[in-house]
Amino acid sequence: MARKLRGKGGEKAAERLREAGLRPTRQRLELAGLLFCDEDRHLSAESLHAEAQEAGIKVSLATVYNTLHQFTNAGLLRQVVVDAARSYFDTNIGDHQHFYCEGEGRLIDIPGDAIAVSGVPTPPRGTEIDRVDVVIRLRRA
Amino acid sequence: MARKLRGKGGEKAAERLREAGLRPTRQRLELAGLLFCDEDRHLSAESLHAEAQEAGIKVSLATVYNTLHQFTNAGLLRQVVVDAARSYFDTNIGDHQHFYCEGEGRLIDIPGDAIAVSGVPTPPRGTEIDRVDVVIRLRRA
DNA sequence: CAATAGATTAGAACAATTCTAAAGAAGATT
DNA sequence: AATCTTCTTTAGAATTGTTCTAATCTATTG
Ligand SMILES: [Mn+2]
Ligand SMILES: [Mn+2]
Ligand SMILES: [Zn+2]
Ligand SMILES: [Zn+2]
Repeated sequence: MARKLRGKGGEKAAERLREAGLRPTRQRLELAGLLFCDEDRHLSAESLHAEAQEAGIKVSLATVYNTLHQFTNAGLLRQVVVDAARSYFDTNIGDHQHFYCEGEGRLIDIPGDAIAVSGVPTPPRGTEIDRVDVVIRLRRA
Repeated sequence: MARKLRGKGGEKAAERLREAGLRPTRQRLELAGLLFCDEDRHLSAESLHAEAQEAGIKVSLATVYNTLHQFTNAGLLRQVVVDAARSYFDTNIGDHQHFYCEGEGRLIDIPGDAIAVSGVPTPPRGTEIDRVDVVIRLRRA
C-alpha cells in the first residue's frame, strides 16, 4: 500500500511535505494525491473526505481537517470565505479572485491579472493590508 | 410598554415595517430601535441579543435570528460574509465595501464610490452577477 | 531495531444556527 | 368588544460544521 506511493511522483510529493516540515504519512500523501492531482480545485473538508472514501482511502474526517489546515499553514493551500456555513480550500495559491455560484456552492477562479481593485483607502493606523479578496456572487440568469 | 413605542418615531418605524410586510411587533420595533438608531452598524446575532438584554429588552435569541433574516429579506439589512465562524449583519444597505480586522472581528465601511473593481470577466452562461463584494483583510502593522 | 516525537482516530464537545411545536399577539371580521 | 385567523415569539431540542481529547499508531532518529 505505502509501496505504491514511493518512487517517481510519490517521492516528489513526500519531499514537498518534508520541506514544509510535515511528515509524509500515508494519509497526507494520499490526500495530497487527490488535492494536487491535475487542475486547481476548490473543496470543503466534507467533500474531500467523501472523495477520499470513494477512492478507498482510509482517513478520518478529523485528519482531513488537520491536513487541510496544515497544508494551508504550510502555504500549499489557501482558505476562501464565501459562505458562512462552510469553508472552502483552494489549491490555487496564486493571486486570483472568485466567482461564487450561491446556489450550487461552486467557486470559479478569476485570474489575478484580469481583475483590479482601485481606490482602496488608507487602512486605519496600526493596521496594514493583508490581502484583498473579491467575490463576485452569481445567480441564475 | 407598547405605549412608549407609539407616536413620533415609534409610528414611523412601525410604518416602515408594515411597508415591508412585517407586523410591527414589540420585539421587532425594539430591535429596529437598536439597529437603526444612529450610525451604521455591523453586528452579529449574538452581539445584538446581548445588547438587547443590556437594554432591558426581553427577546429570545431565536427571535433575534428571525428578525435579522426578515429584515435582510425585506432589504432593511444586508448580510456580510467575512468570517466562516460568524455572520455579520450590516445596517448600511447602500453600495459599499469593507475593511475587516481579522483579530478583533471588526468591520469598517469603505464608501462604494471610493473603490472600484475593473476587469471582471463575463460570468459563465446561464448566470449573472448578483453583486461584487470586496473585503480588505487587515493585520496589525 | 528501540526510543521519541509527531500523527491519526473515534467519539465527545462546541459554537453558531435552525427547527419544532406550543403559546401569544396582531390585524381583520363580525 | 368578541372572535377568528394568521403571523410571531419562545424555550428547548436538533443540526451542522468544526475542534478537542486522549488513546493508539507510525515516521524518523540514534
Ligand atoms: Mn454552523
Ligand atoms: Mn461553526
Ligand atoms: Zn481559487
Ligand atoms: Zn458595511
